[in-house]
Amino acid sequence: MTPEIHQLDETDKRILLAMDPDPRIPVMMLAQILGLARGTVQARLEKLAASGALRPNSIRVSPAALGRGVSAAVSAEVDQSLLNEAIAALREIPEVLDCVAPAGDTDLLIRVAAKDPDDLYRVSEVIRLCPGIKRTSTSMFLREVIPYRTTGLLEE
Amino acid sequence: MTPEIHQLDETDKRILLAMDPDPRIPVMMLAQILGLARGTVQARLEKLAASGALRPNSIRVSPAALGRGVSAAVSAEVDQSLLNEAIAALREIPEVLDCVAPAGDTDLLIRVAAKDPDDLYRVSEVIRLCPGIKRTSTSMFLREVIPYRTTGLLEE
DNA sequence: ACAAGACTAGTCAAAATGCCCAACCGAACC
DNA sequence: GGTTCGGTTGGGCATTTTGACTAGTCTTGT
Repeated sequence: MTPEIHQLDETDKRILLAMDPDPRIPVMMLAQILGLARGTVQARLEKLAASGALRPNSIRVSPAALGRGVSAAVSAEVDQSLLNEAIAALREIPEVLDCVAPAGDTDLLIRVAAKDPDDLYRVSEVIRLCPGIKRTSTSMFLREVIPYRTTGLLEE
Repeated sequence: MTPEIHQLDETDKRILLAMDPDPRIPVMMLAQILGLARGTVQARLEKLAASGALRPNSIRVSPAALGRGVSAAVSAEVDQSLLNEAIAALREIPEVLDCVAPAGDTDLLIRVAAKDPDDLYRVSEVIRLCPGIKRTSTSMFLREVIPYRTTGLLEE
């Protein structure tokens, strides 16, 4: 069931926490901060990169820096027979940040980023026009209360 | 109103896209891939790091690699007079990945990661016990249809 | 007790970095 | 027209870092 994901151990987490402010920190500095041998850190980094435990770097880019200061959740009801087509179409929309399938009433929960409320309306229209999408309900985010993070889990 | 966020130009985006697979790629390699002078890329990288346009590196860590293969959305109704206390309490829960305040019926939309459905139940209990939280509704994600990304916006 | 794997501490040549420079370009301004 | 300004270029330079090794130590499971 679990797709064989390389679990990170204590050392991996310490390395990642030390790289949190800047992933481009030299390995030597990491090693001396963490009190490890350079070779050790180097080997860990290579394994980490190969393990698939890290998502692409581009997810670090704040949508706001890309001029998309308005984000929202779009919940969509989907014609089940067209689910794959709907997903494929959503994937082509750059403003779609991510999409999950929750248990419950809504079929797809889509997170989007737009330039402004007007642009958000446009994006929600584009989504509504995707094949298989029967109904959508958009709710804008008034505030990002806690920005996405994993530090808590890394520190545990 | 907009908190003075440094907007990325075309060159910034190209640099970020080239760093997508590995943020530790040497500056020299970046420069020759992009056909820019090394000094230019170096200057851009420094500005990018200082601009706040990039989120911490730790958000790249997949919760699954931390043993949290189950994620969910918890929508919470909050006693408005205790909103700040509720948020402060949520911030202390490591399993809380992020939290937004949507316009509409639910006051807070909380994304959480847990080890398994049982653990998810525990986490939702912890949330329910936060000060000011009146009612919660948890819906587990059956599938991550489109993983979080910003590549589309970077390429535009 | 043994083998396997991870860690250490050290070496080395090759490469990259940080930090200079003078020169160049285009846009904005007087 | 002329000028200043920010960003870029291509170059040099000393220093640091990297990648790829080594051999010895430590821990863990069998």
